[in-house]
Amino acid sequence: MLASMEFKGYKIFEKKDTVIVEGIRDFNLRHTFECGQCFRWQREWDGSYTGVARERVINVDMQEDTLYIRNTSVEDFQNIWYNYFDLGRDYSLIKHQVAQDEVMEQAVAFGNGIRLLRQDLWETIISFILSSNNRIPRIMKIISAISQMYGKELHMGDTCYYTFPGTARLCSASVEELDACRGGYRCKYIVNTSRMIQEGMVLPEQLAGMPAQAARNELMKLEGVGPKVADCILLYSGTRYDVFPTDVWVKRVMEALYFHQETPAAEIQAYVADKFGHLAGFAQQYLFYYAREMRIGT
DNA sequence: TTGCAGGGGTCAA
DNA sequence: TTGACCCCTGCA
Repeated sequence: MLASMEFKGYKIFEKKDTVIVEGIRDFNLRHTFECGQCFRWQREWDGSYTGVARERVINVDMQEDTLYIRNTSVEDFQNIWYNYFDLGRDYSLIKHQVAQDEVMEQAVAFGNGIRLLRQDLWETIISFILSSNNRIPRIMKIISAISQMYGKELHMGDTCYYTFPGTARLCSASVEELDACRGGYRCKYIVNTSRMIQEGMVLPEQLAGMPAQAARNELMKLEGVGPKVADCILLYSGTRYDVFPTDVWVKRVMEALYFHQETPAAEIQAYVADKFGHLAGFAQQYLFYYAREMRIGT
C-alpha cells in the first residue's frame, strides 16, 4: 500500500521516480500535446508523451482519471507540473461557458480534454518566432536542434535530452552559427530578439501585469513578432487568456462557420472579444484544433 | 528521379 | 498592399 497525500483536491502517490495523481478531469494527452500549442512533446509507442520543460524531462501517461508522471518527484509536481498542466483550472466550467452555439459545442466536443499549458515565457517567445511561415514538424525539428546545440544535457533512462537554452546563451550565438538549426531567415530574428531581451529593451516579466493590447504591443517590439505570434506567446505562456491568435486556420473556420464570407482579421478579433471575452483564448484553442483536424475551409 | 507548387507570419519597400 | 524570406511536403 503506497502512502498517499492530498494536494489541492488531488490524491497523489509517489512510487520510485513516478508521481501518480488521481482525480484528474478534462485532460486528454493527445489533444493537449498535439493541438499546436507546444513543440517539445513526443508521443511514445505506448501512447504516453515525453517532453522537456522547465529544465526537466518527464514522461506522462493517463489511465482513466489517473495521471502518471515519470522521472519526477512530489516536490516538482507541487512546484512545477501542477501549474504547467494548469491543473488548478476547472475546464468543465470553461467548456460550458464557451460552448454557446452549435459550432462551439462541436469544437469543444472534438477537442475535449485540451488543456492550455503554462509554458516558459522565454521559450514560448522563441518557439513562436520560429512558427511564422512554418509547419509544426519543422518547428519541432528546429527547436530540438537549438536545444541540442545550446542546451544542457538531461537524462531519462538511457536517453539523452536537452533543455531549451536561456537568453544569455542564445544572444551570444551568431546568426551564422545558429543557421545550422535550419531556421532559415528566422535565425536572425532569434539572435536580435535575444539581445533585445538581454539588454532589457523588452521586459517579458512585466507582461503579466499589462492589459492585452499593451502586452501585445510590447512583444511586437521584438523582431519576428507580429500580431499573431504575440497572441500565441501570451496565450501559450499562460500570461493572458483574453487573446485570440488568428492564423489562417482560425480565419478559415471563423469565415466558414460564422461569417460565410472573407473577413478581415480585425473584424474577427472584435467579434470574438465581444463573444468570448476573457475566455477567448480557450475558445480559439478548441476552434483551431477542430479546424485543423477536420480541414475546415480547405 | 527531378522539378515545381503550396504552405505559412513578418518585414521592408 | 505586395513581394521576399526558407525549407519541407506532396504530387506530377
